[in-house]
Amino acid sequence: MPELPEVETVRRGLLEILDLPSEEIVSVKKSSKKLRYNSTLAQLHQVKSQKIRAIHRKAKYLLFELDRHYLLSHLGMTGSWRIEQDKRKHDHIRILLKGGRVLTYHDPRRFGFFEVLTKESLSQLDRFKSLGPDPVVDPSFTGEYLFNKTRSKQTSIKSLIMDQKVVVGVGNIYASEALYLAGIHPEKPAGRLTAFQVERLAEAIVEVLQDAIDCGGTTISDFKQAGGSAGYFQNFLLAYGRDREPCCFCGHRIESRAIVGRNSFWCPHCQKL
DNA sequence: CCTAAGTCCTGAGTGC
DNA sequence: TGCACTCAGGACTTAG
Repeated sequence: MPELPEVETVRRGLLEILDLPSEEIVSVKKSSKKLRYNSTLAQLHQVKSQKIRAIHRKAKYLLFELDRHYLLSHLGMTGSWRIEQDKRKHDHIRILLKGGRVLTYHDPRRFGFFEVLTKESLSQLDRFKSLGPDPVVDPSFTGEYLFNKTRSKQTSIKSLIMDQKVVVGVGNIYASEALYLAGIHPEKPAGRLTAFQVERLAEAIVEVLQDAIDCGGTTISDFKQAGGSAGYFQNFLLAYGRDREPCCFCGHRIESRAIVGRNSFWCPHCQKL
């Protein structure tokens, strides 16, 4: 489930639980199952006795800043970080902390990953080079910026705003929500939107992501905050998951269909193609 | 049998 | 023919 608000929620939860900047790593252990990418045991060994100085979020990535390294974590579809004493099935990374607590990465589908990076390698990381602006952090994410990105694009606007090279943090849930708020059909070819429509969309993206952060994220099936509680933005979703329910603006029934492989929800009256 | 919060890779198609 | 680029679809995986 982790889109930008969920990753930010995990980050804030960890900041509350952990004693930064003096939380010391005793050792890092991994399960035998492979994540999407894998650090070697030697790399994991390198971070031993370093302290966790800060936790950053870059797009949907979590970045633990240590004394001499970074730990880069992506949550994939089902990843989560908890302070967890008991071992559970699908726990893949266990960071033992001085004092006995265990920072644990749990991920049933294993689409996420966990990597040890040197501080020097971070700036040259290909994964970060092509990322677009962050709607809740970067003032450069504006309607004008997004409008320029849509020009001469044939692809659907939903697909475009889920492209992390264009704008980071928007996944399948918040894409439907933002398009619904902006009154734009998800299949509308991006290049055919007006500047006014794209302005509304950029505003809707910022609003929906910020509101979801304020709610501690969206819990659909198994997302949990670092402290173990569920988010509650799912109670405020207006389009996603509301197939055949009445539109809260006009009362027409919400439609749903897969667009570019992902299920999408929209009001056929408010969001014309 | 179907579906699911995200990337990454491949291959088809287009235009220069 | 070939190169650069855009775009769609599949693969990865487990649980319900």
